[in-house]
Amino acid sequence: MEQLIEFILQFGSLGQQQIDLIKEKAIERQLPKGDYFSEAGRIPAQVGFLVEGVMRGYYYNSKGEEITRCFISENSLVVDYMNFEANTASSEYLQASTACRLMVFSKPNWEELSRAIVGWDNMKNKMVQLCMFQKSRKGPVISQDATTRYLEFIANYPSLMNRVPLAYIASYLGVTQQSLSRIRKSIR
Amino acid sequence: MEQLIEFILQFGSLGQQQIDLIKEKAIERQLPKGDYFSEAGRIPAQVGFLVEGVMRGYYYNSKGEEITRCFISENSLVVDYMNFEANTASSEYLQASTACRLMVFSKPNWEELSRAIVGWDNMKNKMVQLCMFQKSRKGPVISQDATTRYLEFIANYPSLMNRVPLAYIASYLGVTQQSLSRIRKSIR
DNA sequence: ACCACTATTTACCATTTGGTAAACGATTCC
DNA sequence: GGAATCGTTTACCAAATGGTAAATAGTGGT
Repeated sequence: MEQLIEFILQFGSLGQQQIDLIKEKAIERQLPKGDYFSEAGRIPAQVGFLVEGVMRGYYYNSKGEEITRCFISENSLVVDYMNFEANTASSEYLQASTACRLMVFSKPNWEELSRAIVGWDNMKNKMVQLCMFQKSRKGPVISQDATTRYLEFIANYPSLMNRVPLAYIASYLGVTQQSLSRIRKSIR
Repeated sequence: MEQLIEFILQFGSLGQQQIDLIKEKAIERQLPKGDYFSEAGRIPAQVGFLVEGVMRGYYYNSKGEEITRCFISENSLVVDYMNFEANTASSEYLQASTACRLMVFSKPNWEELSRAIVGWDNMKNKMVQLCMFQKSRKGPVISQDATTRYLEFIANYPSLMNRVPLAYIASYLGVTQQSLSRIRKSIR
């Protein structure tokens, strides 16, 4: 919980009363490995903050292959925000890649914060925009070759390399797992 | 100007007084082909709205190659928003790919709107988030092959195919221009 | 320890893409 | 008109990546 507050305070300052309100509205949720935080075809109902563990977003392409769209590591928001806001069905799964611990806000609680805390909307938007921005900044660059993409992945997500299956990383980087295995070999 | 107002009203409703204020704060700016709206190494000073023309964002990678990061077509915001907000230097160039007509807000004017119009921040954030989201949703998908990426590019940006040089599209899609030329040949 | 299951590596060959170079085409400038 | 410049296409070969298949390594359950 303190981790969540510390995260939020990066985006603005709050009084003790406001902090207490946030603590009231957030609840802790454990997600065993493999479980879903939200699913394709459903309307996202919660905003999460990842305290511990690794999550990933993925979808199925037209060939039925599972494609990892993003990894989420500690101290980051977990939500398909556009669809959460618009009350529309998500097109991706958000799944716990390892056992996870999150702080979650239900939609009513999340909206209550906007009404109750002056300046919350501002902070909230900064958070969301930063998370969107980081996702694109840390993501693989299409103009680089596969080896460079893998090296940058390691640099951007040093903690993930040995925590998630190679196949997830491969589809994230846009290569087959055979190619990624070859690349791993070639750089050691 | 009316085009700008119409765009803004998608994100909330405004009274006539507020609309008039926005009209006061925005000025029209012509950008000849090849000119820059903002440059790498400089702090972005304006928010633009593209009325007519095509712009693109690009940067130089470590090999000195020019890489197109995004295309911007009519009725969209033109700004490196994260750096505009944070007053930090941009890492990319925003250049007019064809002759362009924009409505622009200086930073003081943009901030004035937040103070003067209740609900403006909300609308502003929706705009920015939508533009960020669109950019990623319309962008090339790394797990697809080059031909599919080109076909989806045409579907997402039908008006651009014959308005921008092949080399720009190639670096945007992460292929060499020779490859893209081959792909063009193979699909006709 | 053994089995079943999953993840990763390796091998082989086909296909795609890149690098270098040159030819061709279109446009601009004098 | 002609030179210069830029954009596009083509060709050739090398390198990277994919597809299929199988072998190996690791993991968890009994």
